[in-house]
Amino acid sequence: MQPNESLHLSVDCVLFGYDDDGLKVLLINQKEDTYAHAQGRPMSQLPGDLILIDEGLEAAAERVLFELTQVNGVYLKQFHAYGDPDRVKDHKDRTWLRSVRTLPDQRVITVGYLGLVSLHDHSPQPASFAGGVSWVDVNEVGPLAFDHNSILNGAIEALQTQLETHHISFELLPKKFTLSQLQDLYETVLDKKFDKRNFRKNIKKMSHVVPLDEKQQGVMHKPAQLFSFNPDQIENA
Amino acid sequence: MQPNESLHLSVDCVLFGYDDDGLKVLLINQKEDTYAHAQGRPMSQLPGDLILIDEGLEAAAERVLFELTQVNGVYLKQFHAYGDPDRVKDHKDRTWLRSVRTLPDQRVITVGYLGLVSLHDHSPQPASFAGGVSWVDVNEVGPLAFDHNSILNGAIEALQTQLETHHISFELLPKKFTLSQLQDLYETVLDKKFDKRNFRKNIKKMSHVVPLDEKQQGVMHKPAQLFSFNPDQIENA
DNA sequence: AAACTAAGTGTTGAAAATACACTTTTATTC
DNA sequence: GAATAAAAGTGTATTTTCAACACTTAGTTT
Repeated sequence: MQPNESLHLSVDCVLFGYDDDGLKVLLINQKEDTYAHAQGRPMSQLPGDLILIDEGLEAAAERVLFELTQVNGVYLKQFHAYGDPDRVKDHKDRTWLRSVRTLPDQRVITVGYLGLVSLHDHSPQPASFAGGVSWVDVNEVGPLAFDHNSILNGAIEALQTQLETHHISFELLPKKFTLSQLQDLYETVLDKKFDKRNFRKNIKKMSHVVPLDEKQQGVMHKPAQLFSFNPDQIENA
Repeated sequence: MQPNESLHLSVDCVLFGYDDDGLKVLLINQKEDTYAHAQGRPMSQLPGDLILIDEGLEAAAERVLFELTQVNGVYLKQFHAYGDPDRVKDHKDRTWLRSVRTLPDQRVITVGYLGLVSLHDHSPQPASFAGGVSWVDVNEVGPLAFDHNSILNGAIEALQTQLETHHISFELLPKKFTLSQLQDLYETVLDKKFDKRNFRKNIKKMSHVVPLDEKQQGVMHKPAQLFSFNPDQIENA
């Protein structure tokens, strides 16, 4: 039984952002000039990096997300660890790794963290050394570096089950929201339709969704009542 | 941004075994003579060890479980990664680590795997270098080494949710079983009681639980019909 | 043959989920 | 300022699921 002599551990963050236009995931673009090779353009990938030697996993996820995208103070939750020995060995990924890692050939196990924000509340900024950050609709994500497409799929599944079992929808919405926005969120994430009246009946049973004395403004139709979440009275599911 | 220079990764297996006597977890006892120090007796712990440098996580879990307990070919599923920087730094654990590791002071992140067996089908045997293996009722587990009590609790939670959402009960039962055994299993794992008639109504809706042309034998009461699982027709939940 | 033990079986009422269509309020246009 | 457009908001009837509940049956033991 020989020990793992040198093996690296990273965190990858799947940050979901939501607005009326749909569910987005935050990707970073590998910088062009780190990719001075023949075939193909730089790829997109999830924000992730190696953890520090004395850093907890969740702290690492927070730090890495902040360093790469300037996004801060968001809901983050571990969902799965990915450890295929060859997950960073694909030819397409090695050129990039050589440009950013001191030991580009080392095996890397990664722990996936799922993050949630309302798109209105955060404006990600790329780190100086990254090529750029962008919100991409989850249905329009192309091929990503490494095994990041699998990681993204794992995160989507985790998001769907958590939306149904825990009360996390408010992490994806602005502080004040309408019931139609809430319904659209559920329909988008779970990819199914709900009946408006039945949906509202269910919401009214949830004591942590509270109506405000305030209405939508500047819309060219009947303005909707605004609601907010009261996190103090989230009943356990 | 400094890389993690030397950091270790392990897997820990929480192997649940079930029989009419309840739900057990397989623990290994640290060998007495590796523990030649003053305060206290050797502790129990979950079977776990470092992964090899070119080994997948699930393969590592299978190998480690087999090496430490001779248990083989069982359902194993990842449930959580534990990465507190101090999780192997407690005084009570360091003496033992010094006796078995070449680098006892290294930080170790571990990935928890949950395993399920029917107690009748497997007879764990300790590895030569282990102190012994034993099935311990999940309600009678004392203090374990490292953070293994948290890991065990995480595994119990994962087992409970999976029992309700996926069809995994057959992993814990013998190939032929009675409906009372199945109900006892649900009651034990979920720690609540079910009504016999309602429970059986629900089971009869599950096409993958199939009655056999066979009855229980050697019991001093009305013999129960035996059932088995047909894994081919597990409808998706 | 009597006693013991767990297996096996149906019905009823309550609660939850589903299906379904029109009226209201505001902003815009003519 | 009347007509139009656009999404908000609201109730009921039906079906399905869940929950509560007690006696009879088959085999073993004494």
